[in-house]
Amino acid sequence: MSEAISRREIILQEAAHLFREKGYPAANLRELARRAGIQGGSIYHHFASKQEILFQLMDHTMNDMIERLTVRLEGAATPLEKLQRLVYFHIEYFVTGPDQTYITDDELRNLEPQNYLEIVAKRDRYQRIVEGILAEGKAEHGWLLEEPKLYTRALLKMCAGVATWYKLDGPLSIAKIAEAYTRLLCNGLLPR
Amino acid sequence: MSEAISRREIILQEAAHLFREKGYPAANLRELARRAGIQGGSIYHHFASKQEILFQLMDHTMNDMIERLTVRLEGAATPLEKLQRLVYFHIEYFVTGPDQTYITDDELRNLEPQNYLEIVAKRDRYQRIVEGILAEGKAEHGWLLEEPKLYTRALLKMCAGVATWYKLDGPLSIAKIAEAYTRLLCNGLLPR
DNA sequence: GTCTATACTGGGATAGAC
DNA sequence: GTCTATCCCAGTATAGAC
Repeated sequence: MSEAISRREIILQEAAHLFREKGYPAANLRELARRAGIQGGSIYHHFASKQEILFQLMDHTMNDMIERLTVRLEGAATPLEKLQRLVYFHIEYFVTGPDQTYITDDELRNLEPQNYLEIVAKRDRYQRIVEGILAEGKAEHGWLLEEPKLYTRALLKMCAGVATWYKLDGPLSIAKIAEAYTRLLCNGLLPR
Repeated sequence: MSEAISRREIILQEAAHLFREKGYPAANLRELARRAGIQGGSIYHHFASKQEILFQLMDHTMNDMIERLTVRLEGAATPLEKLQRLVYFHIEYFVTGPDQTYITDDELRNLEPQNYLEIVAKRDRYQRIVEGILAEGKAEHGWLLEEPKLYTRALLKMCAGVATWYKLDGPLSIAKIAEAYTRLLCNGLLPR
């Protein structure tokens, strides 16, 4: 009963896939309609414009990311444990994001001014959660960092970047990658 | 005398800037022509297509990157010194690439199949230089990594990512960022 | 809520004069 | 080597029937 998926959701789902494949500007609505099983014009019954689809997708995704990360971090006792969970979550989310989610830093420029501001505000909220973890590690356990912001960006970029090269049929599981990346972030390359 | 810049080079320069601003699919040739100081049709005297401009730009950039990195690494005595120079170079190149250079991983998908193969081959050559440094560090000084490839990607993503948020009028110099990132890569977050 | 048909525009590319 | 004029298609969006 609760499994009913509205056409609107189908469109969003397919849009997420299509935009990921081609990028927003290169994706076209006729193709999207085809994948959603309707005709081109019908899309406009559900959305006012292509831009609105992009915005809805990104907005949904940012809300989803913030919520899921928050849940994931619950019950983590130490900053280290939070860091481990964060790295795993962020890689996983970008590699195998749930349907109907879509976000790439690169598409931010394709948002119209008003939409841009909204999405960036939410992205900043997400980043502040990460900064908080690093700041906590510094305060409580003397983690080696001057500016949480700087390492936050490094961390998120390297994790999100996995999505650009990860192959689902490759030899590496997401867990393995997350483990290796966490080790790098914690201990660095040089032996102690 | 040797300072004569051909129209062709002007177009490439402006294309590099324009593509960086808008992305390849969203950039249009009339705007490019305007910036280069000519009319739309005139571009086709110098290039066969928009695609050729993208390819020339990326090809030039990959050659340039490989050459410059190689020069930069010359005379570095240890893997650690090479790593330091690499991190600095890679950040610097992506933030303030010389005119007439342009590369983003994200635009690779906009290359036609034949062009794609050529550029990816050169990108792989670049990556193999980096892998070599990490492998050397492991062999000679016991650096902590299983797969050089995995950390190579992490390293390059986090360095290239700086370009997406760096502000030229901000408080951080590229040197400062490179230093901080190198520290993170070498020692990690946890105190010894 | 979906269809078909079509209006409208932007933009890559070409032709031919100068 | 650059200009002007134009072709042509792709793609967003709209109108109106069912």
